[in-house]
Amino acid sequence: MSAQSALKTRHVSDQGTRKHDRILDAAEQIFADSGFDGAGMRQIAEAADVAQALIHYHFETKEGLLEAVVARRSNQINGERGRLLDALFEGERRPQLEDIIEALFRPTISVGHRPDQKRNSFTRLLVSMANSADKRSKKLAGEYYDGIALRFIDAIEKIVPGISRKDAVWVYMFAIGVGMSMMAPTGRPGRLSDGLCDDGDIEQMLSVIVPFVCAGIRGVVADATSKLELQTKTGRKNP
Amino acid sequence: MSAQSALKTRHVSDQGTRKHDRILDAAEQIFADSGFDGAGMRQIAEAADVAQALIHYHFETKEGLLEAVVARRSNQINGERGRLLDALFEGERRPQLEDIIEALFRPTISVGHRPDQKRNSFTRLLVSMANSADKRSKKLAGEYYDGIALRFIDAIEKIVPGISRKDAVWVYMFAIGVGMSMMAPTGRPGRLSDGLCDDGDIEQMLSVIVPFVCAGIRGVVADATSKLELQTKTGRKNP
DNA sequence: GTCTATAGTTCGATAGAC
DNA sequence: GTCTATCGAACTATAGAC
Repeated sequence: MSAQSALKTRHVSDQGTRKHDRILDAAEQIFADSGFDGAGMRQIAEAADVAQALIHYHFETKEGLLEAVVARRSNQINGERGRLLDALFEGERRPQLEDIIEALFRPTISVGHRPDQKRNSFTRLLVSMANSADKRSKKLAGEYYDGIALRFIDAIEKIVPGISRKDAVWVYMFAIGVGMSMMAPTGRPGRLSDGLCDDGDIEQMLSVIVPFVCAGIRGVVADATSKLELQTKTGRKNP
Repeated sequence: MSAQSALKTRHVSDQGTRKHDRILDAAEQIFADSGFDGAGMRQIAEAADVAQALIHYHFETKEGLLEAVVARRSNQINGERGRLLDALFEGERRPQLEDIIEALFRPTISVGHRPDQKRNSFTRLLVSMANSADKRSKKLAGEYYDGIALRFIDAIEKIVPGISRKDAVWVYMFAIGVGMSMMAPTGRPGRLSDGLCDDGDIEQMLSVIVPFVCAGIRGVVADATSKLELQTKTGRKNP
């Protein structure tokens, strides 16, 4: 784009694209703070310092704006996740479960991270959408996250000996649930621990979350195996 | 209150209380479906079959209505959680970690459960509020859930040998995070597993979640212990 | 691409009768 | 306690000039 702005006559989209992106930035933050329904187009326009009508020119509707916000970061994040996963499996050594869980969580918090915030806005937006039951959130979750989710489920199935497909899906869901508790900077851990826990410190959280999730996964397998053995011994088919 | 309705002349609040509760029921469901900002007072009034003004008479503002909705069920749920926790510790035998985690989760899904729904409305409302960063949700979470949370953290600390206070708080937060993934009936597990997993089947979910969380907790302790030993051996104070 | 101005709707809340 | 009627503000979206 600096090549284009070198031609003085064509000032195509230097100013223009900046406004387009300013809108996305403002929307990301305000959607994250207030949720979809709580956010106002006027408010977003003011934060982006553009006319309200310009948002509709670029994104048509409020819903279109949300989708653009989600698409932009999701593609960054899930691209990075995919690359990390590929890298883990391309060597001759089998990756550890810990590496896979780390690859699951880290890109979400590192992509677009600004050190002046506890958490990037998009992370907070993701959390507020993730557990929503409305159709809008469901559609976006399916569209942008199901693909990569299946890749991680496959990876878990491949790396964890004896895990069933069903349990692999369950533990993936639980891992995401744990991740959510990390990504929403509610301040609650600090409050409940009299300051011992700091949910602004991502590295501290990751160093506890990864062992928790990995042990949880292995524990589910151990539990299923022991139940299966018990079943076989007693000869019952269904407990 | 049945003592009062026995006096025939005072018909204080039999019809009246029914409308009051119809409003709470309708609000609970609509808040759960649409979130606070997505829900409309008109919509709630219509669902409860009362005039919109009556809601303001009973609860003043929309925010007051939300608080009343939360207060009603939270007191039921956390009362039941407290009783289960007490019962576990009053015998001479020490409870298992599994019992504590079960006491943590089950009341939330069983209180107010109607068999015709996948999940009761309040559970869904809780999920949508739990990870919200807005002040309203923070205030309610602190007011109605911090007390019982501390009791569960204490219980974990007492039952799990070698766990630090800090880790006890972290794993409590993670457990809640996992619980959220169970309580929001998004349909995603079914989609990702081609129907193997059914997030409408609470018992199936609980039978995987409890081992996951308990193993996760024990894994965090094992990890912390091994790091501590490594530290002591190499003589470093901070890694 | 970007703006101003505004149409048309819906919102939360209140006044006042019964 | 419960209703009808309505106020004023905020909302999303669009028309049309530049």
